[in-house]
Amino acid sequence: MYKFTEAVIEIVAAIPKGMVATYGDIAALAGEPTHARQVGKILGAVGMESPTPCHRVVNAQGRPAPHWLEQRPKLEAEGVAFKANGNVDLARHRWHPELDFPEL
DNA sequence: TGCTTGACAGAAG
DNA sequence: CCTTCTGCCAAGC
Repeated sequence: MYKFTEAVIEIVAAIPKGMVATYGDIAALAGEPTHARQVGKILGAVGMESPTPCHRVVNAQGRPAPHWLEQRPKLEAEGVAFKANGNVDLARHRWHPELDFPEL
């Protein structure tokens, strides 16, 4: 078990309501910029068993996970705006961790 | 030990 | 915009 997993859980849990973060960003914040794929795997495995708001995590294109159709409605319910192509408007909803954690 | 898979990222056609 | 390819790394068989 790598600390990476724990880090991902906490980071995702720290995403403010109405905001979203990308897998790559979370992986980078967890200390492993190249483990974006592991983030998805972790959320899929642990996300279901934890209070982790995994629906606030999208890919770098602002597009929700291809297998989880319920994610989009959840985000919209929190006030997240989607573009015509079905992607999240990252320009307005991308989470900026530095603002909440200047240490990072 | 080695191959396959996966909720990704980025570039290319 | 959509599909395909490569690079990445951990987990499962």
